[in-house]
Amino acid sequence: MSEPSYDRSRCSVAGTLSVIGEKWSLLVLREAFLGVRRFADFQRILGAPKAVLTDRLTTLVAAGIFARVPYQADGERQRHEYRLTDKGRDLYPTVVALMQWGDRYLAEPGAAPLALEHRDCGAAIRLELTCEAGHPVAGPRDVRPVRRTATG
Amino acid sequence: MSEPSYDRSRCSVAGTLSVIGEKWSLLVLREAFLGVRRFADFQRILGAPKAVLTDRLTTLVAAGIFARVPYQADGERQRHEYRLTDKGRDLYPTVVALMQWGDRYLAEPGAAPLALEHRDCGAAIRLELTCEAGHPVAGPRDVRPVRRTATG
DNA sequence: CGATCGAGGTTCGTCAAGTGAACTCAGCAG
DNA sequence: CTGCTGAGTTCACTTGACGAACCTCGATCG
Repeated sequence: MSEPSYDRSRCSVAGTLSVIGEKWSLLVLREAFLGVRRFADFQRILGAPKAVLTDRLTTLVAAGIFARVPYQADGERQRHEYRLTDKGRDLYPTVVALMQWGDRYLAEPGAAPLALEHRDCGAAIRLELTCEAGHPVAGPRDVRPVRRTATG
Repeated sequence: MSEPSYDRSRCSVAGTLSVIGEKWSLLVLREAFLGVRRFADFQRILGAPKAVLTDRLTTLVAAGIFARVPYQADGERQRHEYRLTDKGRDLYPTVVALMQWGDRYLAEPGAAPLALEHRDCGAAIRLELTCEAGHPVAGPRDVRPVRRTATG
């Protein structure tokens, strides 16, 4: 439960980073998108220290990205699992963006262990930048940032 | 010049985070996408400690995301500026993803100070998840991750 | 009933990283 | 040469990450 000082310059990037910008947060999300829900599984797969994991999960629950849902497995005691909320699920493009860049630029032998396929048609998933008129947007050069003065 | 231990589980998300996952890195990139190139400007706008900024820029240059280009302004001494490479420019979707999420979920009064418009047509920029067959992909539910065993 | 086990944490000492202030260094103006 | 400024380094301090050990609660065993 920490509040890092990303918040200088009130921008949405900084805001988002103050929620998920800490170490492990995005890796926790990555695993969550792969279906992981239980503390022990996050811990085992990521190898993150329990204390950090506890803190990250608590933060993410507080931020409404995960919901802490009780569940009960066959004759076991009640536990709780961490399930993505819609808000959390909307971070999927962020994780995909990171993955895509890594696949392109960090693909060393033995890397690129994960491909994403469209469940319906099997084609590869891609993240694309477009404008609402449907034109393709190649990169920052095609974009004009418009600073809106907060008149509120 | 640090090598944080993101690298557990050789995945592209972890790899990318080991390059740009540290504090300030993505904010530096955000400013770079807005046209900032000089050390002093990054420092003034972000308010990051100089030491950290030096380290982040050095790391990003070493990673091939920025190029350190000498330049000379009118009667001033030669300095160098940090220019995005293609590799760096390809991180644009990542920053847009963070921004888009923040705009949607953290839009408190006084926030959302930055809109992105397509330079040609003025329409808003959006990041979309699709498959290569052109179908829209709503979220992780529509995606099947395929773990490819690294066969050497 | 009491002892044991294991998931899900918490606590703690240590060590790395982030932070801001002060200092350094390299040209250029005068 | 002296002062000024952008760029960066050094330093003392604080915060956060780390890993190991410990705690807690419910199910099971004896």
